[in-house]
Amino acid sequence: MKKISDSTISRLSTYYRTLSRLIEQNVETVSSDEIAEINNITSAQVRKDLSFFGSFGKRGLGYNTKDLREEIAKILGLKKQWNVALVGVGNIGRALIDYAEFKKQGFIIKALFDNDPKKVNTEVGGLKIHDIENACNIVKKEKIEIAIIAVPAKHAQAVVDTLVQCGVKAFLNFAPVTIKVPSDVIVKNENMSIELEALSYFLTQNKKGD
Amino acid sequence: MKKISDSTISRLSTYYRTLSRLIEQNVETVSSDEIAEINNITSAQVRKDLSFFGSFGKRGLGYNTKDLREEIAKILGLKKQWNVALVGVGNIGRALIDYAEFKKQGFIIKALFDNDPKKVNTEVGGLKIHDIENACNIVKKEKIEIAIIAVPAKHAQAVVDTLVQCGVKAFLNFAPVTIKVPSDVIVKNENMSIELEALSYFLTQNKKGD
DNA sequence: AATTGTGAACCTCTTCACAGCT
DNA sequence: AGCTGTGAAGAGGTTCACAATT
Repeated sequence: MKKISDSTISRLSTYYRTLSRLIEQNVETVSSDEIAEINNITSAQVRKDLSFFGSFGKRGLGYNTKDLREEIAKILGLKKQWNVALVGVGNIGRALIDYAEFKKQGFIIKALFDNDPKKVNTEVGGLKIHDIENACNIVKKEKIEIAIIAVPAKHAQAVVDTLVQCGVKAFLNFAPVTIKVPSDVIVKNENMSIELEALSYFLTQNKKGD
Repeated sequence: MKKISDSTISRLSTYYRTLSRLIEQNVETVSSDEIAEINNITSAQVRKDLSFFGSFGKRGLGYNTKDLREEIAKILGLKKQWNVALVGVGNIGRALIDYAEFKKQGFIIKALFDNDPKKVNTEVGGLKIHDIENACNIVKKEKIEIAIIAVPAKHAQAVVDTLVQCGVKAFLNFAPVTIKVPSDVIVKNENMSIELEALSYFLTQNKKGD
């Protein structure tokens, strides 16, 4: 299959959410122009993104909101439940355990890991915290497919290495470091400092521009 | 000044962190090749990114880690303290209050806002939670320059509108919606569901490929 | 000998513009 | 008449490759 760009995939996610909202509002039909307007992009972009996967609209009419949402769910693989492990039960980790948005989209946190002996064997949100030592057993038992890495930067690579050994192929990394993985494994980064620093750059430039 | 791409700016952030780590390890000199290797990119990319802002290296030798880190700090505007407001003291918000990485980079949370009457006037992390109604007073008093939006999607646009009125020009948005702002205001999004859905897409494709 | 800084080539993503369908 | 789907053009970002420098 032709390689689809990351930007297209993340825009599909935003279309998905846009459609969910429209469906809630009982909107039955939507044009690429309207989807574009809601998300500050061009309608050509919306149509092109969708065209990589098929033709879901009706010329002259637009898209049926429910049908299109369903198609995007299929494309993104949201028709199944994903079993997720969370590694690092600190501030960020704890917040993610209760993050409703994840659950809504079918990402279910099934296992918690930490290396702090004080935390291991305690419970958070109804889930027991395991030692990362036992990772492979739990990964197998809970059929974990995705791991969220919320440990300090210096431990992130080791944690990922361990889980790659256990067969985990997808990681959402909150640690502010670049993680190396084999080519059949994917890492997506969520680095809040980078975005804040982009704001800092923007504000600094604007000041200079005056 | 010529427009620099977002990707270049976020790579500068990662170089900055790479250099910090090297300095901690008492490394004094580094080549574009080494920086590239650490971050899984090409050395030409590193040199090109830096070249937009000046020539900071010595041919044949590489870059002085401390000097280059200093230059990048200047470029990104990290030589000053940024006063930040956090709106929405829920799970995510609370985790961010204690997020050490922010403080380390000079982003100081100076004000908290929420609209829940039960939370208003209580304290978290030594900071009083204010009603968003009083935003402009507090923004002025605390010289707020950046706001982190950690409220539910349906309230995000209204909260941003309010703060734009108060003169805030930079937002880090955790709500899974596209926010509209005037052209002199910047919004950066931190949307964890989008990244998880990209993992879902990747895993789904791979399965099909078998 | 090693490594930077950079124009040119290349590649990828976005937008245009219009034929084709409803 | 209105809106999609898409090939072609355009814009933007990345990599190459090498002259310049230490």
